Amino acid sequence: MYDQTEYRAEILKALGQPTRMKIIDFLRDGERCVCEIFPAIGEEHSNTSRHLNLLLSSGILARRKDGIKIYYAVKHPEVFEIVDLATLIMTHDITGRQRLLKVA
Amino acid sequence: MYDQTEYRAEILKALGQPTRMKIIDFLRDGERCVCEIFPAIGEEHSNTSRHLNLLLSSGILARRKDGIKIYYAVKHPEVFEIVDLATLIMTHDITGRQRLLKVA
DNA sequence: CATATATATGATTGTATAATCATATGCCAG
DNA sequence: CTGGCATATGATTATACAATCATATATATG
Repeated sequence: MYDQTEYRAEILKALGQPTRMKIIDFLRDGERCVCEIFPAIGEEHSNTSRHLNLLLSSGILARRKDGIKIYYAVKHPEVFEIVDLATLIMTHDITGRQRLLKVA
Repeated sequence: MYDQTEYRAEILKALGQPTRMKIIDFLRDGERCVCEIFPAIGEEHSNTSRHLNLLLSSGILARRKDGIKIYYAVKHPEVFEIVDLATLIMTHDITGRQRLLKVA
């Protein structure tokens, strides 16, 4: 049994991990199959599969099967807004915290 | 050394924990001292202090000292937008996932 | 200076998480 | 039916995290 606070935290926690952040970034242009995702983000298929499953079960991704392939897509456009706001905070905060950033 | 992905993930991860979510909620109306925060969210002062420190060092909170008291405040208004978007996702997702929610 | 209040930190413990390797399942083609 | 590709999952390991209790520091006040 869940309360609101835990549920909201779960969503943000799901997004707050580098591998999953890369997945979300890669899914900006729409659904992709696992075989496209894991090479794109540079992770093992096994690890990628687990992170995809976590994002699925926290309600962030949708899953579609097509023959042998499984396609994942971001279910709520708000997810991209959240990620963009995090980017915004990062840029605002850089001067304040003097953090070194690799401009990837 | 940090890249953009890790930094953005760190911000969302910091927000994605129930105790810290409660802290952010409580700080909506502006800065509060630790002695107001921990009874309001129902956590030990010690635990609260640690979470405040984490939020501070991930760049989300600002800290101000006034005599014996330490006041914390949310530094970026985007933080509230993120939390609100998470709430929105939650409400959109309720019917889809049939999750039971205590309406706190 | 002694005491009380506010906050932070050390040490510990249990639990969760991420990554990896190996193996299993499902589905299509020949 | 066999082989190969796509995906998922079991087992393991190392690391990170949250919570708690006890203790330390700092500041204000009598």
